[in-house]
Amino acid sequence: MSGLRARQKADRHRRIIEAAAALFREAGYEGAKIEAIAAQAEVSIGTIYNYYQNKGDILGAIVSMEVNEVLNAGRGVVANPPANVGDALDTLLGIYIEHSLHYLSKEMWRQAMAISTQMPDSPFGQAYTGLDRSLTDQIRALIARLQEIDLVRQDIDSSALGELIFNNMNMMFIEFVKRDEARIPTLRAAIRRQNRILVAAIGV
Amino acid sequence: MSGLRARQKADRHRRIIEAAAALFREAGYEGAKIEAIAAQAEVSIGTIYNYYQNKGDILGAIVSMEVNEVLNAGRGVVANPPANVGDALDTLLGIYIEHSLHYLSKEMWRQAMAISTQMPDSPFGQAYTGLDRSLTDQIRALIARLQEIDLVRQDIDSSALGELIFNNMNMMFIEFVKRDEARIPTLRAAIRRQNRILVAAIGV
DNA sequence: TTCTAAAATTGAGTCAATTCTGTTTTTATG
DNA sequence: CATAAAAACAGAATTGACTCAATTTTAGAA
Repeated sequence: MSGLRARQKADRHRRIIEAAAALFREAGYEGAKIEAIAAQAEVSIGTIYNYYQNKGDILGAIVSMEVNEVLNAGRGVVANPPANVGDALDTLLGIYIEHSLHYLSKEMWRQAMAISTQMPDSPFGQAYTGLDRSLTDQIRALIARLQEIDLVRQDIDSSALGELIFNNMNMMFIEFVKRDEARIPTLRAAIRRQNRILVAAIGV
Repeated sequence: MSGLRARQKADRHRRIIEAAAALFREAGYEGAKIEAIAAQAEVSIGTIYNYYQNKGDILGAIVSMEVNEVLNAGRGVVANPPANVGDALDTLLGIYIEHSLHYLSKEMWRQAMAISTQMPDSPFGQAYTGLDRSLTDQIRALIARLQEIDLVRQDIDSSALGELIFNNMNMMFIEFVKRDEARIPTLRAAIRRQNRILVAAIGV
């Protein structure tokens, strides 16, 4: 039986995350004061810091949920990719990008990215690096899969290529969240244009 | 004649930057308190905020100097590139990377990058985006130059390719500054490995 | 049921960036 | 040279993230 203490703990975790997510959306990351999050979650300031090391870690928990959903959605594409290289890449990266603003606003992404480079050794910093790595690995897996079914040349270094594709997408995504007026279709088109060079180079 | 006011202004600018650069190096960005920078520069706290909107902008001024030096050094390579594509790229990107830790520590880079994504519309945020763009344009110029001398196929989209190469290098550089133990030669080798795929694809 | 150690909560206090409001210095004008 | 407007300066006050010592709650042994 899950003791009272464990249940209360889980409940408080949930309340803090929900309060923070709501306030981050409403007021932005900086605008959401810890005091307000505490009040809305009906805990004290001290308790929040008992659960999360700092404000960034709260945002980190939300980012992790979002990225894990995306990774999950990506698995289907890797298992069963479209029958040409360009479409396969576009489909997988498309899933990443289309999902990206589901729970997180651009401002929240900006903060999350900033924190992850600012404090790479904090719990969230490490988690974020891990998420990037998982996405890279998924792209690598797609390339390897395409090699298996002979859509990509066998002599291609799939590991290096996967990282190259991820890095380019990620950098484009960073620029995308930095500009509020940037739009998803434009971003996808730009990434496709760059990947076209690769697609031409690696097809059998 | 440059009035007294203008001269004092330039002098104070210089003193603030010098004090900040020294303290950032000694104590790190967070460790360098504004109060200490003000004391060392022999101005008041208020004056610092009269010259720079926030602490990040002071760091920004230092980063700009560094990147501008790098851009300058890069011009020579674009004007007179090595006679094969792989070496040409390696030489230009090598200059960027080897220069990168001249004035700035990894910790300063982390802070600078973080601020530029966190506040893309602040003076420094915009300047940083501009610097990234200048570097991208320089890589594009190199590709175009290589096309002129027939080392790169004419049908390659040099603009998209230049951006792709920059994005990949930049992302690798971000990961590099996030890990204190990462070394420059390893970074350069990883980038070369990725670019090899491209080099094979675009050569005549 | 009662008691005690461990775990968790609380919120007033600390610290440092940034803002704000008078004061001083510089410049331009008669 | 006197003076008023403009610009720059100073540092006390504000603000908000985070800490820590005191208090409360829970688990489980007697």
